[in-house]
Amino acid sequence: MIYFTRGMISMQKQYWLFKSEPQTFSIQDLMAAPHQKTLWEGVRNFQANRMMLTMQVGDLGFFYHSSCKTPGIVGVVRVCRAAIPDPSAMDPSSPYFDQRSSQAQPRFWCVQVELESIFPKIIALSELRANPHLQGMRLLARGSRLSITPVTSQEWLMIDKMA
DNA sequence: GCCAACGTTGGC
DNA sequence: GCCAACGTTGGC
Repeated sequence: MIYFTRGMISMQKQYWLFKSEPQTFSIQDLMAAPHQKTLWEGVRNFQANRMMLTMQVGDLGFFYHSSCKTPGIVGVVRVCRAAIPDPSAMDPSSPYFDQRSSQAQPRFWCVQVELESIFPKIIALSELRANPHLQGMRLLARGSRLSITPVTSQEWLMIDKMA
């Protein structure tokens, strides 16, 4: 799928998966947030964090609930603001505070996302694992712990059909 | 630049 | 709560 930004540059839309522990921030919390938007703060793994730098406004992501009774995908978010320095890294009162971050030299970034949809029922991790078309999915890779992973367009369409 | 120790993630 | 897997730190 091709789309246009700023009237000039055409780019491929990218797809992502955002993990969150529902006890910390659930998709219901996002629904209740002002304008149903949130900064995706607190990602402190460099590999995962760097992915936010490559995100573009309009990119779509699955919202994944982790570390809970039934881990799985619960809905879709849309990137509505490109990466900015993660304010929580510069906030001493935040649990995500990072001593080595500064405005001049940010180490961590965050995009803003808005709620796109909540699935009528969760697509459980076990269902994803059981789907032969998703065997190569980054989320399912052995030992995968990244809180943000890329999703291919084929995987996106397949999972969207499962919803 | 290696690598052991340590901390964290996250499914089960 | 266990534990495998992985990332980060810091001594050398």
